[in-house]
Amino acid sequence: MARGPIRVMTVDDHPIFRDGLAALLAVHTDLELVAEAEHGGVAIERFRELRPDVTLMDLSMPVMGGAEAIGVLTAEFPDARIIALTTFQGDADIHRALEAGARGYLLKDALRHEVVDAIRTVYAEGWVLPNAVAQRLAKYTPRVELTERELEVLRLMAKGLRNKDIARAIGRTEATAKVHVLHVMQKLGVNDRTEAVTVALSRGIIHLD
Amino acid sequence: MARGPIRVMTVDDHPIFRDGLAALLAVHTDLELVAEAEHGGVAIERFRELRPDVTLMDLSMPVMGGAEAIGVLTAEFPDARIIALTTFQGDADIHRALEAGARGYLLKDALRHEVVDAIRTVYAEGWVLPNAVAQRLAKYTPRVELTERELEVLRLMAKGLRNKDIARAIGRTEATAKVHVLHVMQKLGVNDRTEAVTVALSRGIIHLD
DNA sequence: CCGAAGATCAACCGTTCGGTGTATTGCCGT
DNA sequence: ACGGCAATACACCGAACGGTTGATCTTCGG
Repeated sequence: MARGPIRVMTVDDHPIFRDGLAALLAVHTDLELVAEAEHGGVAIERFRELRPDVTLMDLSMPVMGGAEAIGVLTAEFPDARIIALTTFQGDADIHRALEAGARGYLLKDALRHEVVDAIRTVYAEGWVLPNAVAQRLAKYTPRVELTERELEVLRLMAKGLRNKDIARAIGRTEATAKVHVLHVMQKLGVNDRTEAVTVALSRGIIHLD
Repeated sequence: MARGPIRVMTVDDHPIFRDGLAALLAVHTDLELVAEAEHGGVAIERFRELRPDVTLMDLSMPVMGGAEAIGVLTAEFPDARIIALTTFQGDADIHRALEAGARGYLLKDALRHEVVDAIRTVYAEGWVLPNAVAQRLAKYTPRVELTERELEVLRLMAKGLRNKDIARAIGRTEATAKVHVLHVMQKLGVNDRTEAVTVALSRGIIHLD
């Protein structure tokens, strides 16, 4: 096959981490860094201009999150090959990114060859998933599906609001708030609001600020 | 002054981030990367061997955390110039690192010149603190001091244990557990256990897992 | 059109929580 | 020797919580 190098874009809000990726790509002749972006918004612009073969997309970014950007890009370019990249706080991030259309998932503490292999594989075969992630994915497969309302209530729970205050915050009666709180706890499989919040945090369902 | 370049060591569990720092140091003739370490334990060994002028130390690492390593190093080498480096989840990390003897603090999303400037400044003047960090530091200066017992109870609270279960876990009566819980909430300035946990998490006083 | 699912509200129950007292023991620093 | 602080413990109270049952209303997809 007489084609050029794989054209790669990196998206991460940490300049130094982008430099690390750039250095990694530089030592491989079959990989070429064609664009960098510091958040999702810029990434979408760059993608439209340059159509990179593979995109490494951080999930935890300000301005526009990675999962959201992946959703926008795959909607506009269904064959976009995007690898989600994160520090691995949670699992909801994995699900969100993959559901949004990511073709693979890498942890930020991945070894250099793991990143290179992932880029090559996702370019050649269209997808890639490392063991650790696949295990997590299987482990938490009973994906928790919270409704928008329940998510809203969960975030208020995390701020320490009592049922009465949650009710006031969402403009409903305390009875309604209690039902939502109860549903959240049942769906997360816990017995009290505090554990509901910590479980939601550890699975990336909600975030602190 | 006719002396050689500033000898720098980087400590971070993310290989790619270390590469980014390496690339950054490479383009500055007055800076030289003399060692890398993937966690605190290795960092201590390398420091003893090579005595770097400045050390960039990540705080969130497995095996041996950054704050602990800083404590060990500054105890053994009181003039060690160590800059703490973190993604900035919390504020307790800042305090811990500085109390352990760190001479400065950098966020991981820092710009390249900020890192370079920090290295030069801490080498020349012995310390450095960026604005954002100084502000946080001032903001949360009323440092919360929890006792060991209270920390233990706080971690159990985060796991969603009820007072009764906390009492059983620490082998004391429920009355005692209640007192500890109450003290934790009072010291954190909150009105319920859930908020106590989220505040503690956001300030880095406790961590998930 | 009809069923499923989400959202809303109410009443009720036993348990837990937040908060305030008071009190004893032991340790540490002055 | 004394004061201060942490840890322990008990009693008491009103408020909040976890859980259940039952009900109405809307929305959305087949």
